[in-house]
Order: sequence, then structure tokens, then C-alpha cells
Amino acid sequence: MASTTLPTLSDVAKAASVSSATVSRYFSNPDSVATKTAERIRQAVLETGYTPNRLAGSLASNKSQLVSILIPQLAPSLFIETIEALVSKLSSAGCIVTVGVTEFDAAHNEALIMAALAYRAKAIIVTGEVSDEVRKFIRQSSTTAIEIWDLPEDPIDIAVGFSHWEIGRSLAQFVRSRGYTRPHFVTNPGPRGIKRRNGFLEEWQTGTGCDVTESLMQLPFQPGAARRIFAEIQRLEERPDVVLCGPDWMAQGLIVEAMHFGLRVPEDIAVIGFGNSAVASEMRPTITSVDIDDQRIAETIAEILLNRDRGEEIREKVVNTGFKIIARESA
Amino acid sequence: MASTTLPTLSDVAKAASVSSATVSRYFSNPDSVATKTAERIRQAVLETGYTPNRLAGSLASNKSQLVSILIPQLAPSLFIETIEALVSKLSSAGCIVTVGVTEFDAAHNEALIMAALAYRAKAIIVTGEVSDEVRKFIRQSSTTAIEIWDLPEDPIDIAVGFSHWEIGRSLAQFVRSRGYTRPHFVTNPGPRGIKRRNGFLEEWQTGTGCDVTESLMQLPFQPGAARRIFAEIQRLEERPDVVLCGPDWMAQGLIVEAMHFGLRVPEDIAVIGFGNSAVASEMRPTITSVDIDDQRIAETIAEILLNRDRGEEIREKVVNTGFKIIARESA
DNA sequence: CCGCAAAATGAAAGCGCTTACATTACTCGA
DNA sequence: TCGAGTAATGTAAGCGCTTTCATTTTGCGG
Repeated sequence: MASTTLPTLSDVAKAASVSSATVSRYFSNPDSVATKTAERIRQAVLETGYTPNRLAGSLASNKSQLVSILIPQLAPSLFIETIEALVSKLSSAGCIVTVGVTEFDAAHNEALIMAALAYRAKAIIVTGEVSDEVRKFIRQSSTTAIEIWDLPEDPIDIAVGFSHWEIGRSLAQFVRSRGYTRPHFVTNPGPRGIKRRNGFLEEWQTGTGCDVTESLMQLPFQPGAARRIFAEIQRLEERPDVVLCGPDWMAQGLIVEAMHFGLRVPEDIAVIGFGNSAVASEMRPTITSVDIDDQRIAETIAEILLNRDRGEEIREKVVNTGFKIIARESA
Repeated sequence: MASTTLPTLSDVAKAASVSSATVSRYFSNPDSVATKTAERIRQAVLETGYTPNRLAGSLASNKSQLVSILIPQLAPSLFIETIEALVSKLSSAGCIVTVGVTEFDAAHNEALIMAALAYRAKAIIVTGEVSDEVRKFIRQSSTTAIEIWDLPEDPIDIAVGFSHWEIGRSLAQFVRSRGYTRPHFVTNPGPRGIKRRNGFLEEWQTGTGCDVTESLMQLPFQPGAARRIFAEIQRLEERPDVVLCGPDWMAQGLIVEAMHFGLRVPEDIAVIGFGNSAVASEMRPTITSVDIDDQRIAETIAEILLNRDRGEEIREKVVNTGFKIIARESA
């Protein structure tokens, strides 16, 4: 469509009879130009219909406002609330945020990281594993790498998350304290899901000496998963009295199945979710779930980025934002 | 972290003893450099740990790979499946996609558009209304504007969507053909929701002469909405025999509420959703819903962008991707 | 009214690429 | 072996900004 070329800084400068340096200053720090000049520039911008070219700006200043978020899946996603909090927080901090979907695939993940690096992103927010080779590229760059939703032993740079092992452990304690005796664990076979499972199993077995039955989710998340897993549970010799799910939508799905087959929740079978998404408090019965502090994650990240911008040293490389078990009707 | 400065094209050129132009060509069109030279460059890239700087590249070539998607809300969202399809399609086409959340706010929307323009985005994909002023900026730029999920009378540039009025109309016919007589319409007060409602009402009233009761959703979507609206329905003098919802999650919520209060679905009250998301086929009863062809939308857009890149003229400015009512158990 | 510090502006050198154009290196038929 | 035509490479001028450093303007006390 661009019939002619877009107006540039110096077009504005010409129109306002100042140098382009002054116009540049007007945009980056309005107070540094005299009020009369500022007024002339404002006019000139309007006249010319100028839109700054941030590509040029970022190139010249060697800093970009691009933040790249990489997640395995978008719909359905465990992360969607975190993403929303991040997008909103970062946007209002003047960043432009890109979203990449890795589809649980390492190659995809790394390609997306390299793409972000190519755009000289200010930060890359990842949830997946990163190979040594790519870590090297990231470290070489001035891009801040932030791992979220976990507390890695060896963070690339910064990590903001919580302990999945601890969640598993707390869930085991919670379940035991409620008097359940035959838990069934629906394991998300991603790295974090495994940690929750292990935490649960260790705590449960040392605490009770009893066994735990288990189902495996499939990645990527698929429609029909809840039905499949409920069927699996039905085939068990002895029916579990509580099921620990991955995402809340899985918990919801299991409740729906259970009720459909005439079971009462939680009397016949209790269900516990993960993520504390909106659905958890809307379901009948309301769903007991593990709450993640999306807001805090987003705020922490925004702050870290701000501090980096100001050249401050980041002291806490690994921030634990914790979690909370929210007891509701379903367990 | 960047202790030193990143390697550049000419660093690679030096290492491979060629000119930087050749290295540039090696990246944009590998076949145009001699195989021996290509091999040397490949080595040099490895040695230096070079990552192209796309900011510089885009600036010089005056074309960017950035595509910006603007939606009102992310979680819960009507659009999430469309977004996922788009992100995946566009990523594999080499684009980098940014997501902006407008929060149903015109000012937000326009700020995000201006930001995308500032990055000289290849395309902006919008779902909201765009003011005349901003339209002018878009038209002035070489950015392709794509309106999705609707068929505007006066498109900014390109539109890929379907007719909400027609959906309303088809739903009315469907409901009537099933013998329902007292529909209740849950209206999403966004521009598209209003169209669906109007289509439904017109068709219903001319077809039956009967009235339709109505509830209004609140934007942004809020937890508790389904409970609130079900309560509203319960307070009606005469109970509707079918409820037409906004998003499927609202349909699901209403079914949960209905069953919780001892109503049978669809015998006592039928429910119809919109969007045909995964939940629709997983719920018990499965949810009758309106299917949107996300894949087709994504593919159409990818193709349009490709054609634009090749300098081809786009003939169809407004593409209707249609919709389908999927009859299931809930109505 | 002068002189000086501070404020405001300007000049110009890049940032790391792409690309038009010029040049050099091949290939191959006569 | 020569030369024309093609393939491969090099040269250099930008792309639109930021930023350092130099210069001009302004404000103000004496």
C-alpha cells in the first residue's frame, strides 16, 4: 500500500526547523528540549504523520523492547493465566511481546530462541529445557533469559517459579490429612509434572507405606484425555478415593465423567486440580486446586527487567514465588 | 551479560575471507554463492558464533517478519484456538508473532497498533474496531491490516471471517427446527455478539412471532459469569427451553449449574454454545456448538501474506470462512 | 552591560545489515 | 587459445535512528 515512503525523523526535523537530534531527544526525553521547540515538534509530527521506526531506533541504541515468551502449547494450556499476566504487565512497561509455541519439541524451542536472539530481544521467557549450545548463544548475547514455572538447579540466568517437588509433597500431606487412603496420580509427563509426581510419591510412601496408582497424560494435551483417563481409573481393581490431576480442566473433566457414571464427588471419589484457574471456583463441586501466583511472577519479571535496564545487579537469581493449596468442595 | 560485542556479518566475512555482501547473500539465497565459498562461510559462522541481527536486516531491506495479533482477552478467550492456529502457521512461515491484549479498550487497541506500526510489522491482525485516525496510519504504512472473525462492510484492507448475523439466523432456524419454543439468548455485548443476537432475534421473530428473553454477559469475561446468568434465568417467570450462549465455557458453566439444581439437559433445558472448542465434545452431555474454521482462517492469512510478499495483487479482500452448527447432545 | 555556567541545539559518526552496480572469475564453443 | 556470456564476488551507498562531542543560546549575578 505504501505509495510513497514514510516520513522520517529528519522530515519532522525539517518541518520543525530543528536538527534531527533534537527531534530524537524530544521523543526519548521530552524535558530536555525547550518548551517552544517541543511545541513546534509536536506540530511537525502531526503535520507529517510521523511514526517512529523502532527498528532503526533499536539498532542505533542497541536495545530493544521485544520480549519473547515461549510455551509448549496454547489451547489448552496450563500457562495461559501466567501468559496473560505477563503480556499485560510487560505491555504496560512499554515492551512488545512475542509468543512462540514450542509444541513440546526441543528443536522448535531452540529455533524460537534463536529467532528471538536474532531480533536482539530484551528478554526471553522460557518454560522448557534449553540445550547447552543454545545456552551459550544466550549467554553471549545481552538478552536476559528467564526460566519460569520452575526452580532449576542450574539456571541459565534468572528463574522465577516454584518447586514442583514441594507441590507434590504438600499434596500428599494434604491428601493424607483429609483421610484419603487410595490416591491416584495423573502424571503430566513433562519435566515439571514428573517432579510433582515424585514429590507426591516419596512423601506418600514414606508417610503411609502405601502405594499410589497412576495414569499418564499425553502431550500435547488432547481432547478426550479426561474420558480416557477416567476409563482407565474405572478399570482399576480398587477404585481410588482421590485423584490428583494435572491442569484444572482435567480435574473438571474427571468430575464430569464421575458424575456422569453416577459417582458422587467427593464422597465416592475426590478430585484435586492444579493451576487454580477460573474454572476451579466455578465448577460444581468447586475444585480443590493448587494456586500459582501469576501476578507475582509477572511483577517479578517486570521488575527484574526494569532493574537490568537501569544497570543494577540482580541479586536473587532464583525467585521462588510459592504456591498454595486451595481447599474447596471436590476434595 | 554481553561482555563484549556480538559478532557481525563482517566478522564472519573476515573469517571466511569474503566480502560481507557475499555472507549476506549466503543467508538470503544460499544457492547464489559458490559451494566452496558457502562451505567456508558455514565454518566461519560456527567459529564466530554469529547470529544475524534482524533489526539491521529489516531496516536495510525495509521488510520485517513481525506479525502482530491483537485480541481483547486471553484467558478465557473466544479466540484462543484461532490464535494458536495463527501462531503455529505464521511461525512456520518464518514470521515472529507478537500478541497484544486490548482488554476491550479502544485506546489500548490503538496503542498496540501504533506499536506494531513502529516496528514496521508485516501485518497486523485485529479483532476490534479501529478508528479513522488509526486507519489512516495503517493505510499510510506498508503493513497489511487483517481483520478477523468478522466481515466488515468497510474493511481497512483485508478481512477473513464469517457473518455473525448469519450465525444468529442459522441458530434461530436450528432451534426452531428442533421444536424449542422459548429461547433465551445470552448476549456478548461486543460488536460481534450484538450481530449474532440481532440475527437470531430477527429470524426468530419473523419466523414465530414469539419473543426471546435475554441476558447480558459482561466484558471482560469474568469468573462467576455462568452462575450469575443461570441465576438470572432461574428468576425468569417462565423457564426457557433452550439457552444460546456466548463461548462454550459459558455453555458448559450453564449445564453444570442446571444439573446442580436438578435440571436435566437437554430435557428440561437445552444449551447451545459457540466456538466448538475442545470442551464442547468432552462435556457430558456433549455441547451443540457453532464451529469456526480456525485452520482455514490461519491458512488463508498465511497465504495472503505470502502473496503480498510476492507482490501479487489480492483479489478477494473479504474472505468468508463460514461456520457450521455441530449438533450434539445438549440441544 | 559583561561574563560565565547551564541549557539547548547541531554536526556527524556510526548501529549491522541489504542491494544496485561494478568488477573479476569462470565456462565453453569456435 | 581467445573471447563472449554467465556466474561469483566486491564496493559502497544507504536504511532511520541514537549519541557523543562541539557549538550556540540563554539566564543571571555583579
